[in-house]
Amino acid sequence: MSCGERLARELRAEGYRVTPQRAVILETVAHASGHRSAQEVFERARQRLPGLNLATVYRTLETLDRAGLVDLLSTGSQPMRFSLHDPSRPHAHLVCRSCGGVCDIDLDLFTALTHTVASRHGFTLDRDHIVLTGLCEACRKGRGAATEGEGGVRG
Amino acid sequence: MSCGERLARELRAEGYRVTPQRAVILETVAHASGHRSAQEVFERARQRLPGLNLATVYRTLETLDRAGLVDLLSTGSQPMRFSLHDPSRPHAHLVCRSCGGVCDIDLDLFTALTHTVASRHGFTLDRDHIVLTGLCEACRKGRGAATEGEGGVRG
DNA sequence: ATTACTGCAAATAATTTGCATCTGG
DNA sequence: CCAGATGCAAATTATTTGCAGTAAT
Repeated sequence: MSCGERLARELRAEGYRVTPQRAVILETVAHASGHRSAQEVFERARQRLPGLNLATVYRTLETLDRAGLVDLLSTGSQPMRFSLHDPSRPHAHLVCRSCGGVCDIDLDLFTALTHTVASRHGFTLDRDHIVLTGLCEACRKGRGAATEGEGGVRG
Repeated sequence: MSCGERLARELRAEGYRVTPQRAVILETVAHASGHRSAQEVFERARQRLPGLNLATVYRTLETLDRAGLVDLLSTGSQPMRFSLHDPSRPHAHLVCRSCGGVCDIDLDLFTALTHTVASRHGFTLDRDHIVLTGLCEACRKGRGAATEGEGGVRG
C-alpha cells in the first residue's frame, strides 16, 4: 500500500478530507526518516507547495496523529518532533540532551516497568511516546555530533 | 540542618549570594511539598515578599538547581516543575496526562534499563529527571482528580 | 567598593486561534 | 452546495534577556 493510498484510506475513515497539504506533509514526514520538528517539516514541504503555512503544518500534523499516520514526540526542552507512524515497529525514544538526536529503542525493555507501576502505583503508563534523556555515545566522547538530520543518534 | 542553613552553605560554596528572595523561594518550594510550577512558586512566595518578580523566580530556581538545592522537572507538554532536592531519596516521576499530578517512583526500577541502553546503544541515561507519562488511578477511573496540590497523584 | 542580584519591560520561541475565504466530496 | 480546511495575522504561554538601580559580602 502506497503512502498516498494509506493517507486517503485512514483520513476518510476518520471523516477527514484528503487535501494536497495533507498529502505533501505526510510524504515529507515519511521521506525525512527520523523525527522532525514542525519547522523542518514546514520548510521541506513548502518547497513542493509554495503557499503552505506553518499553522497548517501544525494543524495537519495533529490531524495525521489523530488519524494514526504520524506520531508526536514531546521531548521536554526541545520543540515537538513528528515521525511516520509504523505499527510494525513500536518503540521508545532516547533523546540526547547535547545534540538533540533521537534513538529508537525496543519497547520490550519497558514491560516489567509497566507492570510494576501499574500494580504498585495504579498508574497506566503510556507505552507510546516514551522519552528518556541522556547523552549519546558521540556526545559523551566529546565530539558533539550533529543534530539528527545527517549524523545524529541512530539505534 | 535547617533549610536556611543549608541554603547559605550550599549557595556560598558555589559563589552565589544569599538574598531574601532566594531564602523565601527555597522555603516556598520546600514547604509546598510536591512539584510546583514557577507560577505557583511565584504566587506563594510573593505573599511573603510582595515586590517579588516572576523573572527572579525563574532565575532563582535555576540557581538553586545548579546549587543542588532544587530539582527541575520538564514534563514535555506542561510547564516546568520544581521541587526540593532530597539526596536521600532519588526517584523517577510519573506524570498523569489528565490531571497533571506527579508521582515519585523508585529509581531502582530503571537499573536494568540503564545498563541495557548503555551496552546496546552506547547511551548514558540521565537517571535524575526521568519522566514517564500515563494515566493515574483516579483519572483512569473517571473521576478526573485535581491538580497535584490538593488531591493529586501520590506514591 | 565591588559585582552579583533584582525588578521591570521587552524579546523569544513554539504553538494556537479567530476569521474570512476556498475547496473536496 | 457546504462543512471542513487553509492562509494570514494576531494571541497565548512559558521562559529569557537587557539594562539600570540595589544590596550582599
